[in-house]
Amino acid sequence: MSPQQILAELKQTRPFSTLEEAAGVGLARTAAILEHAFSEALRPHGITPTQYNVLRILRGAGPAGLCRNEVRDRLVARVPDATRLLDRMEDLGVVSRDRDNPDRRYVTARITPAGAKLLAELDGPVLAFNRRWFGHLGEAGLAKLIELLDEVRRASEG
Amino acid sequence: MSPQQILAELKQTRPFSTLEEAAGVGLARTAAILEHAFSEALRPHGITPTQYNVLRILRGAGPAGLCRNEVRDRLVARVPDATRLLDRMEDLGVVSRDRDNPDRRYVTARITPAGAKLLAELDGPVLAFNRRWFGHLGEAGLAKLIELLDEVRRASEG
DNA sequence: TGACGGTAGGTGTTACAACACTTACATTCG
DNA sequence: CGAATGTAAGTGTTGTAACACCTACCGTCA
Repeated sequence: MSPQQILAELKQTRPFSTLEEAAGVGLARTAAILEHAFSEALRPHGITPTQYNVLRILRGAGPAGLCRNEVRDRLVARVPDATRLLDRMEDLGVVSRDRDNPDRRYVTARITPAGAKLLAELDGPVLAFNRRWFGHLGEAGLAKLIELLDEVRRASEG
Repeated sequence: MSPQQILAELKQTRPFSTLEEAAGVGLARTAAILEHAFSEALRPHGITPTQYNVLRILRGAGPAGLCRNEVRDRLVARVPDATRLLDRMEDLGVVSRDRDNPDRRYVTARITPAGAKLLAELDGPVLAFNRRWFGHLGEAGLAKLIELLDEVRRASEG
């Protein structure tokens, strides 16, 4: 088989050996590995990464709380069913919900003391987790990574 | 409230405003957005990103095919139930399975002509997808992004 | 004031992910 | 040879993600 034929065959079976694809696959792989690792780290505490995300959002919102859609829109990963996500967290006792807004369509979600306690316990491990995975990139590497990821996300605007 | 108190409160409600955390959140956000967009792009064709990934793996493997665990291990995102993933793809007609290995524990999965046809139809759109999201980073930016992501994944070895 | 478009939230259903467990076959070694 | 160990695949079950649909409430304007 001639080199041209080999190249042609390679091209046929793997047509997209482009830098763009390598970046896409690398990004997906890295995110999947990290999410799995984070999920494992949270497992002993009985919550998922998404639930952790909700707790962080509600802690940031403070006593005023947030309505369902505000929580949903601030999540890192879009979920189409925030109602039952909050249902489960209410069952766990880490979130409370009240229809106490003048606009009676709104249901305000707040973090409970138990939720705040859980989150406080997780602060150390999460810090360690981030240090473990990202610490060795150094300040310059981290800044560059953050910048490049921002650029990728901005592609949707162009 | 004194500046010290404000700082203390900030520290209490948002203790981890570190570069590492920003990178982690940015990575998760970016990956979630891309996966959602890719999922939407594939939807008209009736397959999911994971199924697309399987088809690419099996096309790469050629006529020899691959056994279930080899497919599973090559997936971008780890799945704990490759059996039923392949079941569904067999139902779709894009994958075939045969216990034709001398070692009768192995079940060889192969891409079908219909699967190869579907994949060939997707090659253009996927190329366009990657160009759209990553093209504007330029060669240097892409190379840097790939390198930084590789470094993040290598953290698990340290 | 009461119909109407828009918005916030919830529900019903389906399919898939995740986890533990089981079966089938192969290999090793006493 | 045959028991033990290891590996490949599949199954049973539970919970959750995803999607479409429905209900309640608000603001507006004829």
